[in-house]
Amino acid sequence: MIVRQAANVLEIMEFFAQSRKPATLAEIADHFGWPRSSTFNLLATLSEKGYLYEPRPRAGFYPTPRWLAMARMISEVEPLPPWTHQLISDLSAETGETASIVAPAGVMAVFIDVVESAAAIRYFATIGHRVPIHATASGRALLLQYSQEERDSVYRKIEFKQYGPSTPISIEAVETELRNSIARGYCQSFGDYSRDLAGAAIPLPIGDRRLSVVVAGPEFRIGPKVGEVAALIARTVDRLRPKASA
Amino acid sequence: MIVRQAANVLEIMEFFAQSRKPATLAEIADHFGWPRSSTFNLLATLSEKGYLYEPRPRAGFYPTPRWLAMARMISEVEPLPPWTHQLISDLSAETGETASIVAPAGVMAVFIDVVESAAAIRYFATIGHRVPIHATASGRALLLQYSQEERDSVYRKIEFKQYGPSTPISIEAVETELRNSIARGYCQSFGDYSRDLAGAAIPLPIGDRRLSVVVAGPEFRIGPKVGEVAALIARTVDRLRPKASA
DNA sequence: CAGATAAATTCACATATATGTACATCTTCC
DNA sequence: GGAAGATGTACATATATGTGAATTTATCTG
Repeated sequence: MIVRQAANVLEIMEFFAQSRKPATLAEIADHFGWPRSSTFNLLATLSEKGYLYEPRPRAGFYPTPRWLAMARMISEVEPLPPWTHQLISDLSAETGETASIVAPAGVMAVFIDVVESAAAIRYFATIGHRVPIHATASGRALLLQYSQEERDSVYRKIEFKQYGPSTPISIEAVETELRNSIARGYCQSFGDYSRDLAGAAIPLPIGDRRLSVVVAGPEFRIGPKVGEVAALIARTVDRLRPKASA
Repeated sequence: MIVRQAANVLEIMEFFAQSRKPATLAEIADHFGWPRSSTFNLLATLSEKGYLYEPRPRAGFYPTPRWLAMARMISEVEPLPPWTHQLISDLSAETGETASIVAPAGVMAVFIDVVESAAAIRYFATIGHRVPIHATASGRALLLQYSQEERDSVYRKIEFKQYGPSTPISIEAVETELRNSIARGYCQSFGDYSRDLAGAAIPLPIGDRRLSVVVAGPEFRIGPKVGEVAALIARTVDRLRPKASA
């Protein structure tokens, strides 16, 4: 069950992150199609907790820097080592595609760092974006780091859906693809989850964290050169990863 | 009316900001005394939206960097000019007390930047902290920047409460104190709102934003030297504020 | 400076929602 | 290796909560 008002808080914050200017109660209510009275309650709650204020009289609400302060506290624990951002930054520059660092979240994989392609037609992904762990290159690069038992436990929770023609729709199909990936030396996906999207990924264990790097873009651009891209990812990791670490 | 689940989202985030490590459903439920099933729904919602993930198997949930990315977007609009942080940083260093930048939020004043005193006994305030606009030095330094009509409009919404012996409990009392502040050249408060707390503040208009700076600490330390402190604030503002700006 | 219009706020009630209970799954310790 | 305990998940139901309508407050317009 989705908790509506919890989701609404996130929606409001995303709204401000996009619009980047103060908004009045009426504007927010209209934007979301929420009743004014409900919007009033929500804004009052956020204000009362010190997360929203009125920068200038009658110009509406805007988030206080408290969000930033809180997010900093949270993220300064185990931040990703700086070379991982360099990694996806270099990969994106060299391939012209979107490159990301991905982490597990149950049956999903979450993007925890992203450098977007500059191309007009590109894979649009943001930090926090989630994809099924079994039906994506990045996700399978995570699964490769699991033990058989851990994978089985994940499989039991997966609802196998036919997202596209090549989506693996059984445990056996996923396991087979994993074996192929090992043989091949990297994970790949051609529209397994998102139409027209192709990607190459490899596991990226950091300390005891299981992450992966992925480069993804439109099938017609990536398709012919998945192998090259995968090799580039591997080389770039080799170059940037400090020799001491695992 | 307070929106419970909206507040809960904030509570969870604050919880993580404090504990700074992943937490399981059970831990979170126990910490807040929430039923497991409700906690489950909340965590599921936050996860689904890409704000929570499971860094490692069975080790529980932790916020994704999405919070940080969003907070950055939001806060990079009209950030406070760097000299304002320098300002409170210098003030805190020189006085040994807590110094803050404060903005209006209806009948309240919000702390939007804070440098805490290093002293063991100190004014403990964080970004996002809110205080009544009429019963604090910092708040009154904001009111001084309002027109008479704007002040009247604020007064109508204030619930006058006797927070301490010196709290102004009528419009007239507030207006008198404002007149005294003008004559004196700065705003002050001696336990008007928080027991044993004293502070000195002056208005700090930046562009069309109405802000104020305040230095606050225990009455016994600040009391004897409010004048000095206020003068120091004024001098420091003069020194740091770029000459061009208002 | 009215009178009109739009925005913000309040409140009582129907309903969407949080939770108690039951079940499944995983972990631990003997 | 197996049983007890802890943790995570599903669902029906009573109740806390969101909302439509009414009221108050602010803002525009001629």
